[in-house]
Amino acid sequence: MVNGKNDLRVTIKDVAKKAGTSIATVSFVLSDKERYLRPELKEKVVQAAKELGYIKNAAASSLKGKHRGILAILVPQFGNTFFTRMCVEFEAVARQEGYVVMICNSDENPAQEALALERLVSQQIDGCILSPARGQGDNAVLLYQHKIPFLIFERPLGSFFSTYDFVGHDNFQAGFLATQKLLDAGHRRIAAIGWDSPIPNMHERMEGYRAALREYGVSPDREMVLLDGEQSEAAGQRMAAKLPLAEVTAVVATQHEIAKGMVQYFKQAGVRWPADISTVMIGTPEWNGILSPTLTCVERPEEEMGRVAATLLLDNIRNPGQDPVRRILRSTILEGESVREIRDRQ
Amino acid sequence: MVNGKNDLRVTIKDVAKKAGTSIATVSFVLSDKERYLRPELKEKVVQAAKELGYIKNAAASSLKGKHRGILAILVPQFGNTFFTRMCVEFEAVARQEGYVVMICNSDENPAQEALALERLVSQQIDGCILSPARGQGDNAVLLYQHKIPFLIFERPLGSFFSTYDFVGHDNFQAGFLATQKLLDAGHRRIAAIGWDSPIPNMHERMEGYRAALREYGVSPDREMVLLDGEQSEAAGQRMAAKLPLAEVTAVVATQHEIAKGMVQYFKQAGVRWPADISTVMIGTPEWNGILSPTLTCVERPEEEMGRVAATLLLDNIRNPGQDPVRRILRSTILEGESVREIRDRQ
DNA sequence: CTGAAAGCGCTAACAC
DNA sequence: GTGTTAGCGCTTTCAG
Repeated sequence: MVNGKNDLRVTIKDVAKKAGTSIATVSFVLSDKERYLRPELKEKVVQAAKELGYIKNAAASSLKGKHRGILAILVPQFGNTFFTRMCVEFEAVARQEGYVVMICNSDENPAQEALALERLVSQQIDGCILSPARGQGDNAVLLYQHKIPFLIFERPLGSFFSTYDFVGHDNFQAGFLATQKLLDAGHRRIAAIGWDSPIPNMHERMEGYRAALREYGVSPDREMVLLDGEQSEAAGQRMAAKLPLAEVTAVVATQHEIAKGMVQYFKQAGVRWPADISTVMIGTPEWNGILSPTLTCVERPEEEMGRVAATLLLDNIRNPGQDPVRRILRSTILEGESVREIRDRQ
Repeated sequence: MVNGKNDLRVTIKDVAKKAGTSIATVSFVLSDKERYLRPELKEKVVQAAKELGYIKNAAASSLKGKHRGILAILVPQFGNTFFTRMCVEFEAVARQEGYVVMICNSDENPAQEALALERLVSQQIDGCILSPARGQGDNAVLLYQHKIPFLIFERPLGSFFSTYDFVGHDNFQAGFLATQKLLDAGHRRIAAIGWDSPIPNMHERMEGYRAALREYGVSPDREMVLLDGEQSEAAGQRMAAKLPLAEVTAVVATQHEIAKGMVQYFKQAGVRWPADISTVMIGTPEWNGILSPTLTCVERPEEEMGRVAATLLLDNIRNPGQDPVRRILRSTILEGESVREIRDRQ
């Protein structure tokens, strides 16, 4: 069933014995430290290690100040494709750099977040990417206190920290861009639907929406913002159902799950897009490729965000004490078929 | 910026000093071991630990034979929603049980898989779920040798092992069910498209397809299997383009990415379903909810698979040396709108 | 050039 | 009841 070479825990001692040398030598050989040894001895050690199937105990070696080889990422919604993609990207970079990653889900729950962070600290991780759950406290303090390099992703921290490493995208610009796309097509009566969330991101998108309207000279009383306490398909359906189709020619969906619910409502209610209503959504979900007509999207540079975050964190681990970096990436329009050009019928 | 209580590494020694006791006492208190101590002393220790923000070093305690508190999962395609969901589910169970999880992606590459496994062993994980990459060798041997409890998920191991813990679903039945659905609707000329993969799962689905046809008395020369070397949307498009629509009234798409490609081709080529062709796919991707008409699916009990796998692994960690368990879950039909009832027009 | 030995933070005998 | 101490597997200083 298995070549029963050696199924007991093999340690550096065993390797030393087999190679007829000391554990110090083995340690030096196996960690490529500068030390002059007879190549022949070195060879012997390598051979012994291989034959015994020796694998270094990273936990033990971390006790003596070596790094652990573990990076962590803690997200608020592991199931949300945006964060899932981030995790995939992060894992890929970490793997390439020789790290293994721990992934935790706070489920938008600050208590879960605190618990996860405590466990991560306990595991002596080398660094952590954190996308905070909604809530007041700054659980990130734990990381700070324990001197664990960290980087905040996508959502800002509370007021405990004045500055910190951050990677995210420009929510205001995303909202602006989406709205501008519709304005450029001649729309003037544009609604926006979104999550009435405890984190600022969604409000910033709405601010972008408002700013675009203003810039195009649309009077503020033409603004129409619908919010829901939830971020879900159901919420999208609810808000879509409330859209006054007689008064509005377009709608900005500020998040992909909400957009999905909206589309579902449209289908079921027989609302056609862009014939009956034009729309732009923020986000680039998988399902858009199969929709017809497809939705025009505001596309965040997701892969880049992931890679930049990972790279920055790694840089911070290798060269501690640098000035905090703040990287806000910009989005672009991904053309779809959901925006109808209309004559000006203010 | 942060209450600068204590930003240096605090150990059990510091707690002992602050509480005016010995490290042994601290250790006992903090790990709820049975030892009679004056409640007052106990209280003091707890208090000191809290004030210092002490968090136990799990790496150090694992050196003395305690468990690490780490579970791992190694999947072949982290980006594939099927595996992503599995990871989400697994993390949730693990978290609830007090573990933190490491997630690794082998990217269908046996060498990456071996590397990841080595790193996981090095990290002294308590248990591992493995969904093997395609390939010959049984990298799982590493886990076996190091006596790390493991469970194989979704794909079988090679021949090194005769038996092991396994959780998966019945691929044959999935293929059978999909085909049967179409046969029951009166179809007799049914094609099947899929991944010509190095792992048996896909072939088993095709066997299910064949068996269903046979059971309904369809002659074997009416079988029509299209395979592609890849599992992707592009592959789905390629195969869909090759379907002889004049000869065939239905098609089984044996995997969700392939099904997506197929649908994309249909849209672009103006093939309507179920009017021009009926179809059933294996899998329940997100995008189906937004498609119209929706596809009828073979639904695997994904959440259950995840939970069962996690639970079994945990059980194995807590009670080692049990007989291997093999759990093959069954799928069901999730009704959609892509199967047209036809009169018999063999 | 190589080995002995101290010690990382923690647990669990084993004393007292 | 509580403290002392011997390691767990590893790194690294210090002798030789």
